[in-house]
Amino acid sequence: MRPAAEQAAQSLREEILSGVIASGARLGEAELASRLRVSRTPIREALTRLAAEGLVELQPNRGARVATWSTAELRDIFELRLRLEPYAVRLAVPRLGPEQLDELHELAESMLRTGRPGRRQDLTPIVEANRRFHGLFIEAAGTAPLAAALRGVTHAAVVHQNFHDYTPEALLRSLHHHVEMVAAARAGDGDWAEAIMRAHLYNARATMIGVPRS
Amino acid sequence: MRPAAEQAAQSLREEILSGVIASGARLGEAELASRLRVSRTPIREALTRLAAEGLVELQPNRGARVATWSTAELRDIFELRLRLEPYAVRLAVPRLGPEQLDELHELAESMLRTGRPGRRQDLTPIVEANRRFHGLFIEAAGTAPLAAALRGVTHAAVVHQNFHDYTPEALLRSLHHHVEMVAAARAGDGDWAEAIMRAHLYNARATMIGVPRS
DNA sequence: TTCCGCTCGATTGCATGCAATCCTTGTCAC
DNA sequence: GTGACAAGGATTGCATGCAATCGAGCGGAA
Repeated sequence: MRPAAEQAAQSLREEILSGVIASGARLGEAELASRLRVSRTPIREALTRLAAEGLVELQPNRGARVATWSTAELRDIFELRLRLEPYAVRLAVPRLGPEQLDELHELAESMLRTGRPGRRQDLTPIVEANRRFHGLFIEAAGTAPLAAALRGVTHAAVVHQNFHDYTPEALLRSLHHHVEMVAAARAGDGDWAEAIMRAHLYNARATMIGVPRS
Repeated sequence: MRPAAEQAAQSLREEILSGVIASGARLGEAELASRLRVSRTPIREALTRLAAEGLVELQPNRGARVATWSTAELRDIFELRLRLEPYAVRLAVPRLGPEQLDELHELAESMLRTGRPGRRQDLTPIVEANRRFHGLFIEAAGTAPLAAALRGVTHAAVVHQNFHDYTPEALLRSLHHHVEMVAAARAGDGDWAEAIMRAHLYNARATMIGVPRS
């Protein structure tokens, strides 16, 4: 839809999610237009789309910035994610085909290899694989409304911090959760997969914002 | 944000949700522009915003239409709503102030008065009050991500059918649920409110799409 | 009669011009 | 020295022009 705008939105999304454009950075229309080789019109449309996804914030007459999230907002986001993503995994498990299971297995193993202590230099491959891993489950769940609801919410976690604040132990736990989730999926055990996803999210939340004591 | 575009989006939203523009109707840019007295640019922006909310569907080079939902999609939407809206109500109950409780009470009573059998001519006031009733709870829940996730999903139910397919019994049940929800909120009993909201949604789902037998 | 292809009107998509708004910075008064 | 204020530059918001695409309607061939 609206090819140039869609492509611009996709480019920006990638750059934001991969950290090329920092959180909170200003997004000037003219600069983006010249950089992406289109006019300001599709840029503006891309920005409104990304704003609707929650990836950028739009202020009237003051331009767009990459979204930022307070600790309170992150807490709300995790609360929502905890309600939706384990459910999505449970729906996904019986619908996963052999090739998807293989891809999930490969992703989990590669994250584990890359994330081993001692080689902690560049985490972007893990971030990317993790995004794909979670995205595969959400996509396989097969319900568009659920996917739409999860989109904004998973973006936040990706942008906010890309595993950089994980302690080595928390990171390892997280990577082993992926492996276990693949085992559960292979076994066709939706309850197991749902449970491990829930633990996975609690682990992530604890390392990102600590344990809410409310 | 982007005043003209925002205003255009709001106008269109109202017209779609109130049924002035029918589900599936075509939304030509030129026609909307002349009708709302702005140029096509803010119209286009409003359409992309509404598309992101799920209220309209955009096809490349083929314009926009008011969204429609298949039975399967409605089923998915209710599944999601069942996971989010009872939770929202539980969050909202301890945060409701006296004036909000009064407004909820007034809304519930007015719906009950209007919906009494024998005067079933025009249901739009009920639709409007119902929208406000649910919106108040969602707003009072106080978490933006949850509100955003629920927005698209509640829109669907409003647009799809505005109580017109309710049997008299189902409609009465629904209206009494509202009254009971106010009672639960007044009592400060989040569990009660959550439970009645869940029943409320099951009742709505049954009248809209029947009971899924999967 | 039916199906394929073509032309033309209508509509969308993108670029650009202009007006309005905001932010910066320099100046002046206190 | 500090604050308020005003002018200028820069940026966004909206309108409009033009090219590209779509689809309806017509004509011709099998």
